[in-house]
Amino acid sequence: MVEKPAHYTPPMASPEISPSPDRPVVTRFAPSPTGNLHIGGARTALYAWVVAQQAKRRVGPFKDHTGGGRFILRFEDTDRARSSTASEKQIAESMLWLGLDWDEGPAIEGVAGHETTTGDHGPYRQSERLPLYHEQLDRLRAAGHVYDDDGAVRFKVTQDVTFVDAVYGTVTVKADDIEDFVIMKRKADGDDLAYPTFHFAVVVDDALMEVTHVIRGVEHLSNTPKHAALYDALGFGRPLWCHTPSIMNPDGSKMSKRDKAKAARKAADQFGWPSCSNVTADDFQPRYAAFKAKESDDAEIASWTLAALGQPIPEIETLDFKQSGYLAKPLLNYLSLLGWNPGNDLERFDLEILIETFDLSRVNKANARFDRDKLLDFNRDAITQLTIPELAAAIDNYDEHDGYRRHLPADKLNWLAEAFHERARTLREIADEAEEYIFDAPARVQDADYESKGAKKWLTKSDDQGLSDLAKAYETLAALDDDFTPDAIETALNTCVQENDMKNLGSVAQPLRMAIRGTPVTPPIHLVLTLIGKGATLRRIDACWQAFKGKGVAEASG
RNA sequence: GCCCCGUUCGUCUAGUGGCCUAGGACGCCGCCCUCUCACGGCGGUAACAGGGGUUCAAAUCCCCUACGGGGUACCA
Repeated sequence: MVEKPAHYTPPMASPEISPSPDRPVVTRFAPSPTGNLHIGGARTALYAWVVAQQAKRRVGPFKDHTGGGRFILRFEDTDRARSSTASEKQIAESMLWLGLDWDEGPAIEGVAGHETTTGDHGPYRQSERLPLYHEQLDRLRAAGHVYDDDGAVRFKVTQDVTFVDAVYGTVTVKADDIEDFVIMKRKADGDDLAYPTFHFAVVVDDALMEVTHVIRGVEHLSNTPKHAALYDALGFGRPLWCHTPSIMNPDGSKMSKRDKAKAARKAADQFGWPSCSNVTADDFQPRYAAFKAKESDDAEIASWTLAALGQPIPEIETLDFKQSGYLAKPLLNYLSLLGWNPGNDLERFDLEILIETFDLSRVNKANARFDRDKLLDFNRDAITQLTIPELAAAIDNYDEHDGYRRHLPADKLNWLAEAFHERARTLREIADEAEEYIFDAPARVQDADYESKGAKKWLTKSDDQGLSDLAKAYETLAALDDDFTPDAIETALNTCVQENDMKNLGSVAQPLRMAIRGTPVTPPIHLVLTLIGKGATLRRIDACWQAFKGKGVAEASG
């Protein structure tokens, strides 16, 4: 180990977050662009983003901090074979959807607001920083810290390493347990400069970008001694490391993109591989073939396959959650709680409160399993918190469901929102139900089928009691002229119940539900009828009678 | 194999030696509300991985075992 140069800054090595108050707190998110944004990566990005916000606003653990804060997005694309710009774009879009914007980052084509480089610590892509790594390599070489090995360059580990992690505390690893690791890969044909390995690039970048808090997944904890040794050898002040636990599947296995491939193959075993003859994307066919041959676990192909088979796509990547109809706010809320908590019973909160209460030193050590039921409840609650116009806008912007949007009449959006406001757990549930029985009136009449248990209870029991009540409802609704609003329908139906001495509103509502949907479960009946419209409502009631009585209601009563 | 890290209700977790006959949330069950479902209200079910220590006192500290995660790549 060399003498530390004069410009060495003492490490901010303390379990407490106490960087010098007048220096900017710099955090970063540094994904490798080899896929979309994994949900675990999203949580790591969230924590890093939050810390920078705290420093900027001087709140939470940073209330006395005057140096400001920065959040950097950097792409670690030293694995050239697997990195892609498409992936960079998707990661950036995922982060922006979540609301995690960055202060410094690379130019990303097609991403609004980030089409040019921002910040003066760039470039922000490792593939564009090659000269920088070589500069630092020269310094290490001059100080005798490295040696050549078969075209690659290895770093010589000479002493035990102790470092401090904000979550895991002090960790010591013996020199014997750290091999002399490669920091510069062998130069590939056609390259002017050799590429650094992750270990070297991450240290040089974080140091040069003046990153103070390295927040990343635990999988890097075992690599950290190498990084600490590199910081020391380069004479850079060590950052505060903060390793966050992994997010696991409910069964305890690691949540990974491969889960989508697994689900797709399982579905294909059951239903057969879907035909892709009408998919026009240039590279689709070969990718699909490779996937079928198990030569790749292409997440996009897996999603396509599942969608084509009408099977649910396991949400693994951030955009999967968007597609499944989750809102960014509850997703972030739930994510923040996977491995951290404010120390009290508070669970439902927004980003503002997160920024005020978050504390890296309260991050947990154990891995957490992802509980979809709980997320669903967070999402349901968040939908409830929206105003009707806000929900209507969210429904209108939810573009993951083509069929439903085709039939969605703009003037009925608010009623649709009201109907599902307190019952939908996701935007997709709204879309699915709307498509199933609300906005496809003609099809519903033709393929009318009725759940047998419900039909017995609400239509045919007691000598067709339900069907005759349904006929009364038909007359009532038919008399409504064009004033087919929820209020008018509710009033008319209540009057109908009273005048005919029925038990309660359920006497007509349940048979109506059977006629409309084929099951006795829908949102409040008056809203559903308004959404469907008078004509379609009457046609479906008639079709219901036709199905059970062999004749229409009008015919019977007329 | 070796090294590092972890282990509280089914799940996420509170708990930093006495406040713990272990608290909250999701799920589940029951009741109430109710035009169905859902919401809401009330109640219930359920956990300190196991074994040794230390201490007047341990979920909390130490050791061992088991189990889980990660690293051990010219992947990140």
